[in-house]
Amino acid sequence: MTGKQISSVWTRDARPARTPGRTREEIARATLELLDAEGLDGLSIRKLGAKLGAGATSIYWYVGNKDELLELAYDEIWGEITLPIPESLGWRDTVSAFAYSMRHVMLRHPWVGSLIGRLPALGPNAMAMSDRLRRTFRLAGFDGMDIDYANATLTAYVFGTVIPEIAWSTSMGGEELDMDAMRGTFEHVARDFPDLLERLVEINEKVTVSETDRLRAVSFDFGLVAVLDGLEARLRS
Amino acid sequence: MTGKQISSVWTRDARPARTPGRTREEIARATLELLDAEGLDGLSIRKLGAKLGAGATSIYWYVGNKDELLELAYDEIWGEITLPIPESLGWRDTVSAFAYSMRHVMLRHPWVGSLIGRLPALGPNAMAMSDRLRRTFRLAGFDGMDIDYANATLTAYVFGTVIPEIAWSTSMGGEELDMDAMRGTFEHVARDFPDLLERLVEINEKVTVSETDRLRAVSFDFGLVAVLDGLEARLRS
DNA sequence: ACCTGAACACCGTTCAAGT
DNA sequence: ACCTGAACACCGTTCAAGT
Repeated sequence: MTGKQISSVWTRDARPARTPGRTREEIARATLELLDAEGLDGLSIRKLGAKLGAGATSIYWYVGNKDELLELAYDEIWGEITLPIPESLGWRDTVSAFAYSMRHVMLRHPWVGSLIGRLPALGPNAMAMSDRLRRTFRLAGFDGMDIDYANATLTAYVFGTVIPEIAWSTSMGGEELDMDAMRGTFEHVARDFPDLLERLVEINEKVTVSETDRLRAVSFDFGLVAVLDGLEARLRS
Repeated sequence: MTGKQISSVWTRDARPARTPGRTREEIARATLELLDAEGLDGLSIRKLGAKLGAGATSIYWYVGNKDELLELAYDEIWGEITLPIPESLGWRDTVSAFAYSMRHVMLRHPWVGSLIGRLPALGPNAMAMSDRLRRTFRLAGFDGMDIDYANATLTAYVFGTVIPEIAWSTSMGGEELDMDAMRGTFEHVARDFPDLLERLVEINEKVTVSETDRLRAVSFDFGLVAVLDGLEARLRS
């Protein structure tokens, strides 16, 4: 009587690649392209089959279900993040670069925002990144479980900042926002909180789209510095 | 020629409640119950209709589409978070209590993990919480935009920690995990990273489920203290 | 004002059957 | 070993029609 297993694509090796068949990489890339083009709702097994020039259900030969397919695409994301060599840059600059790169990659593939809360990150690219980040924090002077805590703190900050950013911009659905309508929305939803309303309107008013981006970048940096300062304080105690 | 609008339930008032009709609150509560009982995939407009003793599509009278329905349930979550009075507790203890409460509420309603990256938080409960948090940070001594940056940093940390926690535990799908299978999974996915593997196995080995919970709580606290220390450093500079 | 049922255009997944 | 098509049990959403 064995208990439950973790359900993940990565618990099994890919089926051995033979000439006529597809590979996991092909499928992962095609899935990623479909997601980038049409979003999470736009991805269906049938469309993916068509894109690969195959019958609708042939994907099930390679993958147990749709979530496993998404795991494949999710791990591609981790592969796009860059991390400098910690030995030459020092830990603060290294993890800062990681944080910026991760934010950038997430914004380029906004559908990840909906996956992070649903799928475990057990793919090879995620594992490799984990390992390198741990090495960086060890080099910084963290020890034992603190390595993992520091790692978790940094990643949490990035995820937690970017995920709502994504929700916000997809709910806008594009660039050409009607500023007046937006102001109206704020005045409606924050009508009982004059203080908050003032700030919302203020932010809304002075900004073109590119200024919003800059403001978000400033906010991201503010928090990142705070997180790194906090970690550094731990290091000294 | 007006531009795009934000699409959210909260941009419109609820239709005026008359005797035979339902209210947004009823619908929000029923949706929340269905989500708690069957998860995000278990919620369908038809099931919700049945639960309310109504025709399948009557919900569309109150709500534009399924995402708007989810916004209703999402805002209920914000209403469950408790925040002490900042004036009597001091800012650090106040925002700590907020962070713990938010984590707790999210773990009780794991489906929020998939919504935060998809829906804006514009509901009355979210707004009220925003306002109170801003007040707390102002009391702490933050000023101007720094109030919002500090607020964003804290919330980001909580979201970013809990969201992957949720993904992790739902991919386990329950309590009775086969430890050996889990070890096997780790040995498989982290086979190229001996260091990381060692840590994964170590964590897996020494822990019952309740110990995992304790470990997560320790990790959460480590990061939270770091974030608060980092914010406090900003305050002094 | 509020609700219904039928209908449309989709889904994910299973499975027997093909090569 | 790999792929197919048909079939099943669902979806979200629209809309004319009812009261």
